[in-house]
Amino acid sequence: MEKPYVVNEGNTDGLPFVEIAGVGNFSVFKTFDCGQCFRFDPTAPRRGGYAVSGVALGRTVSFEQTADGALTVYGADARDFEKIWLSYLSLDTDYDEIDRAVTTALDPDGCAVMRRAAEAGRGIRILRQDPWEALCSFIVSQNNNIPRIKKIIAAMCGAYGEDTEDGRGKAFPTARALADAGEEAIFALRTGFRAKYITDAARRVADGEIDLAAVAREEDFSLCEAELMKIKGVGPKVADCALLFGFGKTEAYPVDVWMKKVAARHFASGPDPRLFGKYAGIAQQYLFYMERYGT
DNA sequence: GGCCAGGTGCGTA
DNA sequence: TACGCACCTGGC
Repeated sequence: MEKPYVVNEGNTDGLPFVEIAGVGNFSVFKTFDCGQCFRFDPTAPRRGGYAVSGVALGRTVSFEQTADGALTVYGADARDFEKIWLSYLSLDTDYDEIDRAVTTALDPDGCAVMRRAAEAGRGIRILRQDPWEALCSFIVSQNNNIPRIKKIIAAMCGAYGEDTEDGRGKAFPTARALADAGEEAIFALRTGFRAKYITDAARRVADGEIDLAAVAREEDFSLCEAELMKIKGVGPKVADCALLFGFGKTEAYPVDVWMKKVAARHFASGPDPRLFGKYAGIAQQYLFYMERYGT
């Protein structure tokens, strides 16, 4: 795999940017469209192509990609890219190798369904999001649709998030901030019946009753799940999404209605996620993307 | 106006 | 253990 590297950095209207070369098997569109994060929206690209802007890891940032695949990150210099965004975007991981593993995991000769899924989802990278943000966001996601999930999270950030460093946006609120706000205030953000779940999670995390950093370090995946599922409103789906998108646990395999459709339509039984091993979550994203967004 | 949305907790067999 | 159902809300 060719490692992404900075070819140019500069400044436009006081906004720093970096241009990156060597980014293959990466799609900004698919990565931010596949439902793994809720704080980015499409914006007008500065140089054509496709762009998203949002807040992650407490910073405002835009990712822009032209048709030839070239990536520009706005709101970052070369150092920020190497220290923060390279890892956040999982560009330090060899997805060509993962794709090969995923397409042959179920059948050494290659599984037709997995080949199709890997093709449909090609370019998706599992983001390395903040653990608390991922956990809280997927609690909000239950029995909910993406536009409203985004709306609720934006309201939470607006009300309880700190300003980002450049003052252009709001960071995701800390667990402490949400715990202190209290259930009534969280309910007032139109979170509905999830208000008590969010509050329960915030309180346990803020009090250190649940140590998210320890969960991230824990090697035994079922222990990670069990720990998160101590929180009211966190079942297997929410726990697996949080672990996959916020804790770097790529063996997590969240099963939702779409994955049930995939299983029913394309597999006589299973697929057994254990066969994908450490890459189950990436296989899941490919299958999900194929079923949810077609092709 | 009823149904649904990337689930979960709880009550009932 | 294994179902079935309610659940806040906004959009169609």
